[in-house]
Amino acid sequence: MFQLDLKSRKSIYEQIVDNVKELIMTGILNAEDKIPSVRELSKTLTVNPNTIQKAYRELEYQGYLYTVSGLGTFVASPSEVPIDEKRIGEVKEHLRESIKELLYIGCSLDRIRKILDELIEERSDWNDKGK
Amino acid sequence: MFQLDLKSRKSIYEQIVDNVKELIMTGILNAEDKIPSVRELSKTLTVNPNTIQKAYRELEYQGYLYTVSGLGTFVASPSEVPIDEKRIGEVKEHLRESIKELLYIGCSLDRIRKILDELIEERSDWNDKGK
Amino acid sequence: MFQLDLKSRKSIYEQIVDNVKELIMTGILNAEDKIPSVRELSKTLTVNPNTIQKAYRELEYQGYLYTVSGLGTFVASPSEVPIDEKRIGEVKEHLRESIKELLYIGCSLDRIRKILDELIEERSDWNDKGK
Amino acid sequence: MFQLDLKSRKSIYEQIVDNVKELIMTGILNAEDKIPSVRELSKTLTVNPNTIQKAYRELEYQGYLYTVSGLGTFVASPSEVPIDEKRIGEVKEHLRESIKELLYIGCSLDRIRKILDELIEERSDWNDKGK
DNA sequence: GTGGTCTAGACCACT
DNA sequence: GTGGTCTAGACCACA
Repeated sequence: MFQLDLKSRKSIYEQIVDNVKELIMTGILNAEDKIPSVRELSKTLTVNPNTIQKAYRELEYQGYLYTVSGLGTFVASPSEVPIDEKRIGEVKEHLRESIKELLYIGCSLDRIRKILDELIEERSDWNDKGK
Repeated sequence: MFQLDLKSRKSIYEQIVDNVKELIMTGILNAEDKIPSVRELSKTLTVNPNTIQKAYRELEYQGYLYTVSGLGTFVASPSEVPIDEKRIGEVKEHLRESIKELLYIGCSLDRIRKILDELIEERSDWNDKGK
Repeated sequence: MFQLDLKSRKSIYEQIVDNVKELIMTGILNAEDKIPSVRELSKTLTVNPNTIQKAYRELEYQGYLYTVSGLGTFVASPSEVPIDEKRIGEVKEHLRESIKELLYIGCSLDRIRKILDELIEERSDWNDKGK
Repeated sequence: MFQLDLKSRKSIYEQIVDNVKELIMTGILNAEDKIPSVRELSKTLTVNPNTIQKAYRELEYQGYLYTVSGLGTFVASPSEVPIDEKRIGEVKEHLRESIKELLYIGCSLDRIRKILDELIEERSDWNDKGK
């Protein structure tokens, strides 16, 4: 499914969250798919079940998964729920941090603008082609 | 000089590092400027001196500051901080991820554009005031 | 007969219990009506028979159903299920807590009134259709 | 601070969440107050620190607390953040459950309406008197 | 001292 | 089998 980087400063559960999110957003995992059970993934990644569960819980909170106790954990359908303004605020905060980071590194505001335009461009291309 | 946000998940020392970097990048602090002593800043921010010291050490290590024993801590010349293209690539990747996530949550591209413009605007306001 | 919501945190057997209770309370199922056999309901809901059986057992225990070996399971007479004033008090306390929480989150009393009206409306629609 | 009921079906961490929420909503704990550290509360309640942390985390997610790593956990100011629609949806679900419960018990819709009116009345009295 | 993460291993209810 | 909760005890970074 994916691999962990033990050297990373990211915590293990955070890596799992990001990886699963990635698999869902890229369409490798689809709505209603069953994902590996806590114990199963725990074995394949040789990570403690509690750590896996923590990651799954976080993903559930963020709306990517849902759980049926006794049956397993499944991929949720995207935004069947009204847009989550709180979550948007959180992601916006991430973006703000990254932009600050670019400034620290020494990027000019113009260069940052260019980078952001590029990224937006990427997605609109993607949308035009993909859908 | 700047303010800390205790509610942020960022650690205090990290916030100090980022804020000082920002003051330097935006030209509010210039090469050879003397910055407040550990004790002084510790008082104005009501933060443990050890925390300030840790931040200064980190800034020194990253090449933004230098210390002259008995005289104080000073801002280094910017030339000593070359632009790190690799790091830019990494941050760009973060930005890409966040944008992907906003799309997945259900934000339209237009709304994302608006959010990014807002964030850029924040920074240029800052710069205008600062200079 | 009714539908299950797998995404709910309620366990499946609990949902079945609640749904059957509801069908009885709203008069869709009447005293002495025969309800589907464990196997039958198991198929229509695509749920493990053990789960259905557990739900039926619980309903029997609470006095809503009774079983005649070899014939099937039937709805009990409502008189056998006296109103539990103590329980009403408990649920009222839950409602009070939830309302308090909505106020704390920042809902106006008017908005809360609207929400409650909506919920009541849901039930009376249900009853009108059912009877 | 409060006591746990080990006989309750509610899990320990859930009881802690509810109790702390109650202390905040009734104004016994006020914004910016420091609450007992994880280890401290762990000792006074003779409960594992992990369990306390889980409760605090949940409260943070719901917006009642915020955390400064290395300093402690504090009571957040109410709704300095835009109204959390997701959370409202969750509480609404609780209300829906309670209303269903009343139906199961045998309350008529009219009686339920009366109960809800009573509860709303309580709060508007409270608001008139209190503020 | 504070919170944050992780492990190992146990018990429970539900499917 | 599944997830959910809890304990005991360890290590880390930060203040």
